[in-house]
Amino acid sequence: MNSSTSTKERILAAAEALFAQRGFDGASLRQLTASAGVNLAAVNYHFGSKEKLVEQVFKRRLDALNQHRLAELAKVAGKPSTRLEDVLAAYIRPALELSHEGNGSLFMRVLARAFAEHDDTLRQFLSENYGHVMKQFTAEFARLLPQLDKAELYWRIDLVTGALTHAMSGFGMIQRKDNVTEQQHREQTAAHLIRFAAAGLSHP
Amino acid sequence: MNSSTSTKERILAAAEALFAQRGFDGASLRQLTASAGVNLAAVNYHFGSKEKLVEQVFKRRLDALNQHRLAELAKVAGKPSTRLEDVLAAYIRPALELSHEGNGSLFMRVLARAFAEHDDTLRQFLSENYGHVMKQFTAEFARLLPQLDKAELYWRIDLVTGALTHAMSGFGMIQRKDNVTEQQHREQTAAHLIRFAAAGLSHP
DNA sequence: CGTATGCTCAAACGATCGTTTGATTCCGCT
DNA sequence: AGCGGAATCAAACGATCGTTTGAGCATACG
Repeated sequence: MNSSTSTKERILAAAEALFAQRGFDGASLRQLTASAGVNLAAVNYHFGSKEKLVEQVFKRRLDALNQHRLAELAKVAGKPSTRLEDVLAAYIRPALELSHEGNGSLFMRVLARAFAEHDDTLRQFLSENYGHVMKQFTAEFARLLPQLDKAELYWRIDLVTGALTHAMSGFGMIQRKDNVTEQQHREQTAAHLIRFAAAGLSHP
Repeated sequence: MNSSTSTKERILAAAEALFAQRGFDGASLRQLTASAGVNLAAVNYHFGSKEKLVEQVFKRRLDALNQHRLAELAKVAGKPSTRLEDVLAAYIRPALELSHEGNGSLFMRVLARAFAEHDDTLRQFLSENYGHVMKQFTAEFARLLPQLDKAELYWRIDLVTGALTHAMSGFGMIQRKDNVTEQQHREQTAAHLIRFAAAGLSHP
């Protein structure tokens, strides 16, 4: 039918949407390939297995997120005029904006699922992809919060990540109102998160 | 074999453990009943279906958590001497302590999974069980934070819940060190969370 | 033109799932 | 002791899963 997009990309797009709705185990390859308009065997032909497909769905989005985060961090890292909120914005905004581009809003739910489902395999995969990013952000946070020792800083960054993950997954009480555009809602979320995190990070 | 505990309770205990490890879809009734030492048909006989079993696993723990939370809140609610940290402790400590009693530590992972997997069904279930609890806590937070309007307060409570959920699920960077007992680690987590949340809630 | 290569397709494979069945055992009660 | 409902059991049911197969189609190259 529509061959303007390749079979591989159609599978990836459909997989992202279906994984978000039904979960990794809940989404069958038959639903997935039907939704993508491709043959059932195409997944195993192009990706090798369902599990490899899951990894590719993650890698595609996480690479973009990491690059975006590091680019924003590079703009402010090390500068004397940089405020804590600037680093938090580099950490938070790309994550929230990922929910806005293309089918990205679904990916955030996929990511929330992933943390819970794939116990060690995917967690190690995420750690490998995020490790150096967290290291750079931690170093910059440490520069701006010299009064905190390492252990204390780790604790607080972890709690910020928790609040961010919660906000990204869209599971909280806060729901977007009908009279607010998705972009406005994302901006509100980012603003609240940054102020909340700044207060939690820098409190005495 | 061991009939000191009933078949129903053995199923519930095994289900909690297995759901935490493999997820709701990943854990099969055959694994579950084998682990519990009961017949395969016992689940459908005593609970009606696998889905009903899932609900019971949640209800058992959530009822206890809600009662515990409300009891702690009642000790401080409305009193002039009550500080923000006291209400936060009533909100946070029972949740973290749930990870300590019996097989409760596994339940936190079950809960984290549940948020991601059961899209609307379980979310509605949790909302029904948690609704009145959240209402009471929100009212007390509003009393101690009169400078915040309702919308702002909802945002901040939501972010606190995110940090709490993250900490409970044990998915963060922070891992318990070997020279720290589980109880000490829980106390550290609670202390960090309360201070972090208090700063995030009450910042100007 | 013939052939090689990359891709798609319908169909089937074996495995595993949740659930149901019908017989059998257990246990309290008259 | 004997009846009757509750509980347990082995076995099977139909459905669905991820994966594999082998034939068919397309396009590019000699």
